[in-house]
Amino acid sequence: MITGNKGEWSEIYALFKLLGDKQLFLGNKDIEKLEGLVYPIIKILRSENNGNFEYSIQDEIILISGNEEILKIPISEFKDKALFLLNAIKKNKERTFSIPEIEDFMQSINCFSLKASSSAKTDITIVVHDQRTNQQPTLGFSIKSQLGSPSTLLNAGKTTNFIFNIVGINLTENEIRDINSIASRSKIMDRIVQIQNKGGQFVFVKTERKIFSNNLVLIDSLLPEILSQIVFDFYSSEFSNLTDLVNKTADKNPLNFDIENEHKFYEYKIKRFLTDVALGMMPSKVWTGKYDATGGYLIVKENGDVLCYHIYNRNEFEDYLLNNTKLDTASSSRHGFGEIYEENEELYFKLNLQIRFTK
DNA sequence: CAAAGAATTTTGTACACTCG
DNA sequence: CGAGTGTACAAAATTCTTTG
Repeated sequence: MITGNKGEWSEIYALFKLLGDKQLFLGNKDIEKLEGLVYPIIKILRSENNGNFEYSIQDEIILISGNEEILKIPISEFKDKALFLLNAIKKNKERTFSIPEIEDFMQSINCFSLKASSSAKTDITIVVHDQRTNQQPTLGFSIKSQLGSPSTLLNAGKTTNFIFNIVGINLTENEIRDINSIASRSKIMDRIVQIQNKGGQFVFVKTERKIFSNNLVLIDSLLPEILSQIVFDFYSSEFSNLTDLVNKTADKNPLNFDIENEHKFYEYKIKRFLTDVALGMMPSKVWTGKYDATGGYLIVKENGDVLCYHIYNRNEFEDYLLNNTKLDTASSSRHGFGEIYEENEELYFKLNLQIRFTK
């Protein structure tokens, strides 16, 4: 019995759907088809735990090779199964579930597991034909499904805490305890307001972990500062979308860039950051700047369309990332942030960065 | 003492509950 | 309903333990 969650089933769905469509559509910043630009698919590569398999498209037939024999399956079969699978995924309510009706077909085309083997980072690799350049690039993708709940782009952890120094006031033990025990709906926000009301100001010191901050500096030497501004704004304003937060920060221009000629410093740097996160940067691992084999995302939309974003089309990819992400508040108890604490006679406060896709 | 395997901890993801 | 929050489950990483 093969079981998986919506995201995992979506990977198989994407494979079927793409083979059925025979072409790959590009997405724009609003997750709609970018008209007038499609890539005909030449073949799709998928690694299973018992080897790699190739699905190449020849007219109305899919040729499956990998082990000794070569299988031929009509395209229409993939179309049918894709449709069935989409409905099955959509109507399911369980956390993990199986779809027995589709298992025989999966076996017959050499799909034995849902997740492509864990050693391979790419979920799926596609060779397309690019009419503009007359080349046949091989593109790796990881698959993001909108059939389940929105996933995170950057996960929270102790690693993604930003440490602020509270200056301008000295709070008594009692005051600290009172503020830390604020337990309202938006407790982090309310604690910040309280501190500010008493005259405290927040000055960014550093990120909690050195590796994260060095990774950021590698991308852009001012990123820790810029992100600290954005994180602080998130916790002290009603904005959460990255676009809004970046615009707000750009207006305030806390780093005093020369904005006379309207250079979009903040937007550019944040896009860089998002791209690196999307393509392999992890807060807890030393980042070399080398993108992993997945050069982009395939998005499985609610209506079943599959759109692609790839570093190969950098501008669309960046716009998509900036326009479809927001900050959100992770569990403060789990990651240890949002409380005033004292160290060397000084007061500090941690805020956490987590980035999630909007839906 | 190194390699392999087992156990434990950490990190990543999905989702359900709650409250305005 | 949607944002905020905690938590369940899963995978990965790390540490500990055993064995040849």
